[in-house]
Amino acid sequence: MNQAKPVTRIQRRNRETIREAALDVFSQHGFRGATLDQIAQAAGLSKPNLLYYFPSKEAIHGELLSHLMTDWLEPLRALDEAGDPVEEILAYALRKLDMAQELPRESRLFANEIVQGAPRIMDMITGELKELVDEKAKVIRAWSDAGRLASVDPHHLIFSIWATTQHYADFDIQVRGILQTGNTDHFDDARRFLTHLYRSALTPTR
Amino acid sequence: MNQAKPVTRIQRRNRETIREAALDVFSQHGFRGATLDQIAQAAGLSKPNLLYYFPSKEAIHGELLSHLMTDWLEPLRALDEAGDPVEEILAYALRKLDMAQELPRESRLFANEIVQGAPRIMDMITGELKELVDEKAKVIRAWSDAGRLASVDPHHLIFSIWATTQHYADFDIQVRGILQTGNTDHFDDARRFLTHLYRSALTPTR
DNA sequence: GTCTATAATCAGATAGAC
DNA sequence: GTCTATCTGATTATAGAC
Repeated sequence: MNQAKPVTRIQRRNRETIREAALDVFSQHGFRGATLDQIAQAAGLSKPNLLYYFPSKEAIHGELLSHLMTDWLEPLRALDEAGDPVEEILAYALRKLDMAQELPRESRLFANEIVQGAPRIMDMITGELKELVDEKAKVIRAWSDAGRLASVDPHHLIFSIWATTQHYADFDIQVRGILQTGNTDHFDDARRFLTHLYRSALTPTR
Repeated sequence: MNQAKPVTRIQRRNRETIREAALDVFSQHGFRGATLDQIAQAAGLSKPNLLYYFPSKEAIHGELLSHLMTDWLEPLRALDEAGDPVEEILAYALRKLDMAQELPRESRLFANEIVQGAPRIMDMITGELKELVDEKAKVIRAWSDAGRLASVDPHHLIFSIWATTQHYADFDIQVRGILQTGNTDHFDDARRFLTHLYRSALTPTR
């Protein structure tokens, strides 16, 4: 069995090294803009060796995308019908902001894919993602109907949370260029701003 | 003089045809993903003829980007210190949303560039754009200090307006995939949502 | 001004030695 | 498992006829 599938430590480590390098390169240049030469160099391997571990450029990219999805949807999945409406949505937004700060490459990998028409993940969007969003939209609408949340369009609320949080990863270079902050201080300001924005808009008025 | 620079009607028309075609292709595939073949076909010209009007692929792309900037900053320039604070910012956000609806290709061209690290427009961001944003941020801060606007971080307010509006152009494929609306009905819902969001967050409480 | 043909380069993938 | 060398196709750009 070990002979048939000799998944050694070295193999695991090399595949992981390649994934790391590929995430760097794909997230910065997009699928078409990335080259195997760049990925090989970032991984410290030769180009043919890359293709010993993965059958093709597309295979590396595809693996990154599918691995991404699980983590990516987790915060929305965590939105709890039993919790306090305003606090649940606020926690969701701040969790997404944390992810933009901690996993900016993953966000950009996704953004590159969507901006260019989602050629490789359209199924996931109209399937798994839509299903989850529609389910949570119902929860939000029920909260509004019960007067526990201001009346807002649930889908557009979710879109706005995605937009405002992922912006700090996807448009990071622009944010830094304008704020001129070398490090990541501005995430604290972003947290404060988004907290105010969504608390104001979501707290029921009566 | 006409001999030296014979900018005929045909020349103008062809250059414009090429810009149109290039905007289609670049905005959908990014700089690296776009090919001259695609642009030539979209323009109904041969590839060498394309390069008769523009010296290189990069020249076409560069012209699109620089043309874009003027229009792109106009709405923020229009933010009027003399107007009503909440209404001015609301009008700005809705104007940006209109642009996302009417000029989605321009938005995606810009998004592609920024997500990939703004290799060709970093100067503009740290220069012209930062200058304008800082200027308007001062106006917004003054409004807050005068108690005519809720106290918010002006820069992050502007970022959030960019994010929430451009999202409908840049992530259009995802928005449609989730809402399953064939046409553009959802922009009316977006307008209502953003109006509520920013009116709630910006109206001073006392 | 526009085209066909082609040069020059780059990038994904494979062959085969070690 | 890893490498050097190489194949193949795609892509930017140019040459030169018309």
